[in-house]
Amino acid sequence: MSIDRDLLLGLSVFADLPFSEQHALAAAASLRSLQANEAVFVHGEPATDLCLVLSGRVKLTQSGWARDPVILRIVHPGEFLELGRSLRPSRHGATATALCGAVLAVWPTQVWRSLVREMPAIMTCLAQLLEQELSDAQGRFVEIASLDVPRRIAHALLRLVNQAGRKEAAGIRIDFPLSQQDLAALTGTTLFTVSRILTRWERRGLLAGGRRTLLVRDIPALTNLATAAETDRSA
Amino acid sequence: MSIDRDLLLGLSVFADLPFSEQHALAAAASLRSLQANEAVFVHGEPATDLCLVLSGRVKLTQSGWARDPVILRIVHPGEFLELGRSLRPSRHGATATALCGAVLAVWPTQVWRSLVREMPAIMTCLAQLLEQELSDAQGRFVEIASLDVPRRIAHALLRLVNQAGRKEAAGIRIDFPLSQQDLAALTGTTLFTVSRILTRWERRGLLAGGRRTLLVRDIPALTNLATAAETDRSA
DNA sequence: CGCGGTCTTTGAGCCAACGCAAACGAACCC
DNA sequence: GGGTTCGTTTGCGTTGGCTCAAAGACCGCG
Repeated sequence: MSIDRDLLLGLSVFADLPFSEQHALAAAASLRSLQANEAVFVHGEPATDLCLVLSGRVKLTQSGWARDPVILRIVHPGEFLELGRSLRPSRHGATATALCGAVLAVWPTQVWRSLVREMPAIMTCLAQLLEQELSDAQGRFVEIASLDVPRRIAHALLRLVNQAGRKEAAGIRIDFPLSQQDLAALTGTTLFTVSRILTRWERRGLLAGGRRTLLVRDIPALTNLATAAETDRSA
Repeated sequence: MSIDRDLLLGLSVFADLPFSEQHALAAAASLRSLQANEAVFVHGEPATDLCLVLSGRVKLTQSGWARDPVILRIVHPGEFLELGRSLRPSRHGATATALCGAVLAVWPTQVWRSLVREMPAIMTCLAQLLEQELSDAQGRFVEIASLDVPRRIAHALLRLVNQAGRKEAAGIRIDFPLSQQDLAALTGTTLFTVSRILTRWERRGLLAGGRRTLLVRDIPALTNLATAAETDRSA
């Protein structure tokens, strides 16, 4: 139980809170380990727990009305899963699946709500997190609504580099396994289109990809592709 | 000043709050009237005020990196404009423009923040509003990522009917002026495509449209179009 | 080491949606 | 009442991205 306390206390999420409250939160949490592809919860089931990712990555997907599932967002260490659903009793709005081995901090929503009630400062903190999620979602909405596929992918890659980039000799590695299928679901495209675009960029030396693996080698060029007014149609 | 108090007190946004707090909020608000096409604020400028729509409609747009602006959402009476940006000093993430004559309740963010600090119950209320906005945004993201244009438009229309539908003899009227350009910006499409689809549906008697005007005549059929597995390709 | 499953690549064909251009029509203003 | 503006319609040509099919690479496992 002291493990998660240590982990929790390092997180920027709670940085604004007084120590006593940080400890109270940490004390109330339990841990849950996930293996790759394990589901945390499924769309539609009651939200009985609030989860915070401590390590690993979790994807939030929604199957919508048709077609293959869409990835709403990838949740990185230090971020909550469906924080909003913890405020009042409700059902999950998406399915959460671990992309790789992961560890979560878990609070029963009942407990969580009473903690928040006792320590109102937390609520301010949470509202700001929600606001961040919201503007993030809006940003991605604008992207998908106004950019063509290559630019959407470029943006997605850059975001991943910021959130999960690990420096290496040859470039910056995306630090968790991500299939092209996933990348497609993240950008509202098909697996095939993603593959074509990635191999094109690979040939140009922008990046190197393997099985569920990505290494970005030329960030400026990628940024340029993401921002450029005209779509680059060269081979 | 008693005008906005009356207006504010009827809003469901504040229904959970004690009367005294409702009155305190109402007392601190001032009013602002807008004419059609008037801008409330512009993307990037500092968020000095928090606005609540009392009557009329306001669109939130973001011009993004390219192409014509995207409509993030249409704000109806009883809803806030960029509520999240009022929590801490920040800049607006979108441009707000009145679609028709409108009246807003306005709080300087300074004042608003001190009100919230004094009455922590409000914060819970706000967090829930943010959560609603968030799941709404996610829903629209899934839509645009996984549905073809006709279905996206059908969904948008149904949402508008729910939020701004006024019953009439011939059907349900969308109760504010909305151009096909706007509808395109709302669904991530072009003006032309929207026009073609609407005229097709018009011929089938699903709806009737005029200059910035929409009358939905057959909701079940529209719902069907929105949900159906196969795209309907008939004339 | 060989097998099966998963992930990726590539080709060929097609169609929904886009871009542009131009005409049309309704509302508004002098 | 006539002109101007703004919104809508329609045609036509183009194409980006999807679909389907099939082969290829890589991994883990027994």
